[in-house]
Amino acid sequence: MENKLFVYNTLTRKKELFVPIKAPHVGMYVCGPTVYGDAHLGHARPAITFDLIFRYLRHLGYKVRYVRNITDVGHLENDADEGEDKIAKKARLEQLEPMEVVQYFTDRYHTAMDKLNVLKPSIEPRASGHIIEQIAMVKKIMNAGMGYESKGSVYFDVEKYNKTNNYGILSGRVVEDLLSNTRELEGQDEKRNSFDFALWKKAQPEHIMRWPSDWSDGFPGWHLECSAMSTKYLGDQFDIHGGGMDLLFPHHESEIAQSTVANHKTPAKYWLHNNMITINGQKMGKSLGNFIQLDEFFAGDHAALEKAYSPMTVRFFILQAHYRSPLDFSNEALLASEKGLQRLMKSIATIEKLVPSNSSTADVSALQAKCYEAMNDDFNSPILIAHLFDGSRIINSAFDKKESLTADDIGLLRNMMHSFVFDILGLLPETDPQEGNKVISNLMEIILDLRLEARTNKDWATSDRLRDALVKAGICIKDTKDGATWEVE
RNA sequence: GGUUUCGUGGCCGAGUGGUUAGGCAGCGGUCUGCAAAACCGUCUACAGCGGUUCGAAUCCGCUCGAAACCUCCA
Repeated sequence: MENKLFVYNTLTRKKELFVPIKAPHVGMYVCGPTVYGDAHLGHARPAITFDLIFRYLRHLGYKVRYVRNITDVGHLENDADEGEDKIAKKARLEQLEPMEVVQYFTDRYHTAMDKLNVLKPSIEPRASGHIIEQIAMVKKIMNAGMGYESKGSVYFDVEKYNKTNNYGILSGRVVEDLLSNTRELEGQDEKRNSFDFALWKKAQPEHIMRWPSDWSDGFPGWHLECSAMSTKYLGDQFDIHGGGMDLLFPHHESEIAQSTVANHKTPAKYWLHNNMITINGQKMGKSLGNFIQLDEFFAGDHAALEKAYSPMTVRFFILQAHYRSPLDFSNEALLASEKGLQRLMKSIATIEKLVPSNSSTADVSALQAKCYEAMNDDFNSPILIAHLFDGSRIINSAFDKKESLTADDIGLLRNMMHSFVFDILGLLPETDPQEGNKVISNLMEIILDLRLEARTNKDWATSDRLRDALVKAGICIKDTKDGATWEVE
């Protein structure tokens, strides 16, 4: 199909026509989670955002290699680069091996992502499995004269780099300002400048996660893994680098600096950043302690939640906002998403019941064009969803005989709704497993037959008694024109 | 303080110069023995002040307010 996809590039702060470096191949790298805790709502945003992008690029016919890493080493407790490794700290507290903690939370992350119908990336590399590549990269940077060793640790010389390059090209930071604005922190004496970042850190004796190197037994700096792994799997230059806006500086800025020095090329053509999810107007984050875990949403098990919200409700909630806008959590907003999603899904089921007419009163192909237009405009899922609701209205009206559709248009509409809702937005119909239970549906048929008999005899007392009893049993009866239906509450 | 960005109706959330966003809630209606559900229709807006323009929610300036980043966080 004709390429009209525009993406907002943080590097240029503009929407740009998406032209892959080597079509039809697309390389995409996204910063994944640090696995030292359960995934919360905030983690769902980049996962779903880049899942949407992954799905849409594939839909357009691109062959996408999507790399999303697991960070299992290198994140330090504070910027002084003196803190203990997050994974190691958790391990000591829990009396577990670090790799045991990593495995546990990685598995749980995967389970949560599966529930959200987030497709698995093509490659999911772990930082701990790429120590050799990271050491090699440090050496390249040292050979280029942009790194220096200090007490067994290696730091990136930001000031020197900035003389021939622009440290701030992505974030808009100015090195001179950084100098005057960086706070005094402990352990800065090893560095030439406070804004220099660690490429390699010497491990303290009690530090469990450590690897040998020319400089010391230690571990790689936390920006390095993404540079090393993106280079390894996508090459010196690739198409898309994604992540949360909070990683823009210093993480992504430093990645650009490292890769530029090591590979003599700027790593990614397009930098895409998703915005934050807020709660009461504040970023939902681990450090603030105001996060709600995904499992808590699914179980309704959190003080801030009035009820449980299904994975698809959470997914739809996120997709109803544009990925670059902040999204505020509230029960009201979740409830609205839940109802809206039901409406959308029910209309898709209704397509199968439509009776074709000789002519159409709705322009389905124009609607489909609008859907593509929305997605081509920087993956504007809320606009897409608005158009899909337009499709729902057409379907429902046609079912009510207020609109008419030809057999061709019904097919087109079915195809359009399925491909955008299921394939691109990645939403799934959520049927209650009980409803698919053969024994229960047989039982319900018997009960509804009895009730119909009572209703035919105008025996409202019996009819209502059955209905009330079923409600108490957790089953809701709906009387429609075409007879009664039921669903589990 | 610096960098980046934002302020839209009861709630969430699109939209960047003139033309309906959409969802939820509310209201009206259809259906129904009743109820619920479902469906259809529909009202309320663009932080404040000034400027540019024939015309601004949309561009510019100022004021007020908010957020992210500058320390680990998606």
